[in-house]
Amino acid sequence: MEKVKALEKKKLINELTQGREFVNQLKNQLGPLASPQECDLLLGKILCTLEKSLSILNLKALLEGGINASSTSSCSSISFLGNNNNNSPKSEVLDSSGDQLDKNMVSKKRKKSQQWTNQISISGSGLEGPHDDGYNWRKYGQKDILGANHPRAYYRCTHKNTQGCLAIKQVQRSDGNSSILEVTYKGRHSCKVAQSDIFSLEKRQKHNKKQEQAMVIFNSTPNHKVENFSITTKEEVFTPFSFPPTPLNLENIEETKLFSDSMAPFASPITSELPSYLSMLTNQKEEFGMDHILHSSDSDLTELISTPTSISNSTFDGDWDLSVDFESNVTFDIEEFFN
DNA sequence: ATCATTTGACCCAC
DNA sequence: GTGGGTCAAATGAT
Repeated sequence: MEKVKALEKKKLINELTQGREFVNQLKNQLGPLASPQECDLLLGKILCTLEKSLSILNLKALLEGGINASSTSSCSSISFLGNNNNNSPKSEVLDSSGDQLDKNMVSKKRKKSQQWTNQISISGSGLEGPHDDGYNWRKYGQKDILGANHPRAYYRCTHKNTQGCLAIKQVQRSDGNSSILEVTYKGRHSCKVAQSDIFSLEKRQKHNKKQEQAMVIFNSTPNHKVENFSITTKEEVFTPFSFPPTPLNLENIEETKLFSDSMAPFASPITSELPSYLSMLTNQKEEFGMDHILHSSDSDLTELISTPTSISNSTFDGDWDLSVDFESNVTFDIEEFFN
C-alpha cells in the first residue's frame, strides 16, 4: 500500500509539474502572434494534467473515505460537473413518467430528452471511426447537416433491442477543427453491459494498437459559472474539463474492483474514463439538494442526472457530504493527503 | 448465418 | 417547405 501511495504521489506531482510547464508555454504563446491551434493544444494539455491530478486525488479520497467522500479535494472537482452545454429551454428532463411517455409515443422524430455534448479532440491516427467511449454503439444513420462541413453520424446503443437501452449519440466533426469530434449524447444507458464496459475500457485500450488520444472536453455555456476552481475565469468558461486517454492507474486490482463496484451504478457515457464518478456526483447534487454547489442552470444539470435506477440499484448509502463550497484559493496539503 | 454499416426514404417539428 | 432524426432494405464484414 505504501508503494501505491508513493506512486500516486509521484504521479500527482508529475502531473502538476507538467501542468505548470504547459501554463508557462501558453503564457509565452499568448500575444499578437499567438497561434489559436497552439493555444488550443496547450489548453487541452493543461486541462488534461489537471484532470489527471484530480482523478488521482478523487480516487484516493474515495478509496480511503469510502463513498462518503468528505475530502475537500474531491469536492472541488464537483465544480466541473454539470457542464452540460445544452441549456436550451426546449430541452426536457425525463422523469420516469417521461420515459413511459417516450415509449408510448410512436414517432420517428425522437422526443427531446436530456442531452449533453462533449468535444473530443483526437490526435494521431484516431481520426477515423467513432471514438471508444466505453459503450457499444451501432450506427443507424448519417446525415449531411446544412452549413456543416462534415456529416453527422447517428449511433444508438447496441443493446437497444436486447435490453431496451435508449441511449443514443451523435458524432460530428467540428467545422473549425476537424480533429475535434462533437459528440452529443442523448438518453441514458439502461443496459447492464454498458456499466462493466466502462471499466473494461482500460484493458481494451491496452490491446489496441491504435489507441486514440482523446480528450473529452466538457462544453460550458456563458450561463455556467464555475467558481470553485482556481483556473476559473470571470468570463465564460471555456472547456473547463478534459479527460486523458490514460485511465485511472490503479495498481491494486482490489482497488480497481472497489472503484468499479462503487461507481458502476452511476455509469454515464460522458467520458471514457471517469464518467461514472462525474455522473454520480451530479446525481448526488440533485438527490440531496445541493444545487448551491454549482452555479449553473437547472436545465443543464438535471439533464445529466441519471435514471432513478441509478440510485435504487446502487450500493451507495447516500451519506455524502458535498456541501462544502469552495473558494478559488483552496489550499491543499498534498503531504497530508497522502499520509 | 449473423451482425454492422450504408443510404435513400420517410416522418415530423419548426 | 425545409431540415433533422429515424427507419429499414441493401450491402458488406466476419
